[in-house]
Amino acid sequence: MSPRRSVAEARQTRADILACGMRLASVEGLEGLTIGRLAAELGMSKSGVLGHFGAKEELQLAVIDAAAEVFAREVAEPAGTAVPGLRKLTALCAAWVSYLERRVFPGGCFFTAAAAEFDDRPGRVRDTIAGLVSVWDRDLYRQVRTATADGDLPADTDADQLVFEVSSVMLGLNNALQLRRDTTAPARARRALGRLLGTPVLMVALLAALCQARLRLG
Amino acid sequence: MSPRRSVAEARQTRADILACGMRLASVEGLEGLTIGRLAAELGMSKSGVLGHFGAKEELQLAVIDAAAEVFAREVAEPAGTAVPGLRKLTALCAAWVSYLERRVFPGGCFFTAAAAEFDDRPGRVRDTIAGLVSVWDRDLYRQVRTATADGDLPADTDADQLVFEVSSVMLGLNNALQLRRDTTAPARARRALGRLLGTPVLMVALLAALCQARLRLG
DNA sequence: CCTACCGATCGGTAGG
DNA sequence: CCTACCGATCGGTAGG
Repeated sequence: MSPRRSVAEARQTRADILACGMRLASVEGLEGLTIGRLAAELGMSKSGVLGHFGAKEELQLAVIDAAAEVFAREVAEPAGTAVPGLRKLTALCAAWVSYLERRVFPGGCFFTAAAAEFDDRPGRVRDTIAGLVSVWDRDLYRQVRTATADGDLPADTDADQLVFEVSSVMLGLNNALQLRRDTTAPARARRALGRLLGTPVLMVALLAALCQARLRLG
Repeated sequence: MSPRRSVAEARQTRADILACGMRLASVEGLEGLTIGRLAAELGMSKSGVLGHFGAKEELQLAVIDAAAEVFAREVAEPAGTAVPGLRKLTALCAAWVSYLERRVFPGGCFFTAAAAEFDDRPGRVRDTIAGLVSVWDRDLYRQVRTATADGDLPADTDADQLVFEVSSVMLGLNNALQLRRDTTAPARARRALGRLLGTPVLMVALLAALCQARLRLG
């Protein structure tokens, strides 16, 4: 309420702005995330919001960072305990499907939307999104290579090809959920992934259920 | 130059606006397609542009319609001569990959971008996009069913599943081309599609090349 | 973190 | 199809 606040209070305000910003941006886009709308939703003044970031682009980058932390918590972390290789690859895919199915962001996958919006606009926003996506792709790639070395995937597996196909399924799932509101899509995605990874569909579904349960409990 | 123009001139102006609007919207999005920017690019006044449509939403719908005609010309028409069933399905996929590879729209697939932008915003724009996508999906579905009845696809083929996976590959290809500027992606997409349709990769690539040649000639 | 501004641009209208 | 407007909103700044 007062102009002078403690460091802890300011940090909390910043976290509130980012939480609201992620929700807004996932629905309206990173450009549609305007300072005025954010301020109205938070009951703050525009300059109060902007003061935490200095400029809109910095706000956008901070929101992207916050969304990346959410994605890491929802996908990488649940799969973090799995053994590297096919097990971890399968766990990552299951957690990813679950993240999309549960609509962690109201507008669907934050990064798919952000990538589609900024893939034609050079700049720091585009570079940051592309960088994050490539880090996640590289992690998938590593697991595929390990699984191949372990003999859990065919020896002639083209790792880049498999990563491309797995990513495509995730994009297809997000699209079907968001545009067509197709609730059968998660099952289709699991089936497609099960075939790509040579894993029985039931195992993928089971792993997804386990991930959800773990998130609910812990 | 003058306020009074013939009907033919007015129609040409409208076509010019739509052509420019498709380019702009594929890069900046359907919301970033502003009347002022369009007017500046065309050397017209804002009210001169708006007069052809009445309101921004009508302009957006007209641009979507124009883009749908382009898509039909680029994908459905080249595959129009193929025999229904697996042949036509393969031809549709090949033309679709070619349409993405040639970057018919500077911002990548017009409808993937539009769907990602509007999938959370209820209204006529969203409904129109979803309707067009579902028409194209239904065409794919029909070809899969025919191919299955012909014995060109396994008898237990789940048509909805196959359409989901084919669409996913297209989304993956668009994403790889636009965000990662990955020029190897069309080959990966053809390979994935070849496996999904049980068609040798070379045949898909060949059909794509034929489609391109036909477009250049005719 | 606020009030009080700024110039620019938005979609749209009036009138010719 | 133009000029000349309108109120609303944009990102951002000054000053406290």
